[in-house]
Amino acid sequence: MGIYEELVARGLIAQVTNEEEIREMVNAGKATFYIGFDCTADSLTAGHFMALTLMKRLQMAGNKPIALIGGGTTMIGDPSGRTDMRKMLTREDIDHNAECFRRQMEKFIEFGPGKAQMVNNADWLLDLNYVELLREVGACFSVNNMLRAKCYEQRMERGLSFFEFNYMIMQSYDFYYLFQHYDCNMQFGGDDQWSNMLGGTELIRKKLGKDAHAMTITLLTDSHGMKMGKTAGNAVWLDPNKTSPYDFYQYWRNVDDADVLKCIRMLTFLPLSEIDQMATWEGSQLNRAKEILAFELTKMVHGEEEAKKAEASAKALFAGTGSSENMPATELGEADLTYGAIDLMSLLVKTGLCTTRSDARRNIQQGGVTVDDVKVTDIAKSYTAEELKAGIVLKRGKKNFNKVTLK
RNA sequence: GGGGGAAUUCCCGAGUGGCCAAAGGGGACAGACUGUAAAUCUGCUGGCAAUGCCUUCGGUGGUUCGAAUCCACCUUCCCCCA
Repeated sequence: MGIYEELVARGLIAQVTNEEEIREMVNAGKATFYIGFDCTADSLTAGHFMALTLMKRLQMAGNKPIALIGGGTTMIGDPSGRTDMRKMLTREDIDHNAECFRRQMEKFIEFGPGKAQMVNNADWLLDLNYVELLREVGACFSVNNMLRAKCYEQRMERGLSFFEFNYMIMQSYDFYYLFQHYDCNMQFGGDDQWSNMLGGTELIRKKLGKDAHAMTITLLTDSHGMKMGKTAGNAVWLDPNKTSPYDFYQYWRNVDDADVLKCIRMLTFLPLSEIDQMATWEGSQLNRAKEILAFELTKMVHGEEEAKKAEASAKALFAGTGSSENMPATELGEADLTYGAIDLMSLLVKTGLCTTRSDARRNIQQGGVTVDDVKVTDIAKSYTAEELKAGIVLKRGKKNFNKVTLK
């Protein structure tokens, strides 16, 4: 089985420009491909993670990846699939984010001579001359066609500024540029990027009379059709300071039954034969599959040690086996106490288990708070220094824990 | 350039002088049921030193005993005409 067949079997491929040619090229390790990452935040997300694994898979098959950091395109912002305009970022923010991206990617993909390359489109996009650009590539774009592009569909109703409309041209120009200067013959991207990517292959054909390829990755959606990698509208970050390894682990541990196998197939590097075996599991057996998924992904992103810790904490908390030493903890000082004690609501807020005292009150009143495995419904309950010295385990709801100790 | 409309809490969206911390829905959170799942049902959803007080209906001023609601100006967005 070639790498292409494997990608198909894993359900990773959504659309391709020319299946025959791409299969041959990729299987032979002859592709030099790029994936663009716009640096709109200071950390990569679980969504980017899939693109990174894809890069790695193709790299392992002998193909050459180029990670394109969108220092230039981020100045504009991709309107694809969005209902409103992105916030405009400053040059400084973008540079900072690009640097964060670079560091995270390096942990994951091997860069260096003969290996993967990293480029930043700020290097060529920011110095473009408007009139020259219009003459050079603007003439190759049909506004009629662009308006028909799927990626602008949602914006045709709400309004699309000319500024954002140009994003497609910038992305196309990237491909055109990389094709010429880096021998890049293929572009990868999320399926929502398809029209932008075709813009690139079209441009290359028109300007250079050559064929370039494009291939999109299936968007990872859950069984309700929602994009995965988000909790309550917040991204699941790869930066451990923004999403702790434990939370990262929990995110995958808690996916829907219906989504586990899909996630394992698409995101992990486990052999397909092993995955097919898991596909026969049913009901509560799937919990095992979820553990595997969570462990594998945490291992890839945060390392084996962190993954083991996250797994051990989860087991300690949910199955009652193992120790509690790796659970999220908070250490209080004397200054946190008043008259040698602290009330439960304050503890919940200080540990971050609740956002405000009102929130803490609601949780206590609704029976969602447990201290050392005993449900507490008295909102006035407080704890003395003596009790805290030994350490107490706070729990909000079923899945949120924190161990409190006093220094 | 001319004319018309809109901005409400996490999101959608009602509210057009006091009964408004603001209907309804979604989402989130908690409880029951479970398998750390889904579905379902229940509760809950601005904050606080809490039968009260404070902040919030795009922004700034104003009218009024009292403003999300009325007036003026500003900002942003949408629609129609050019």
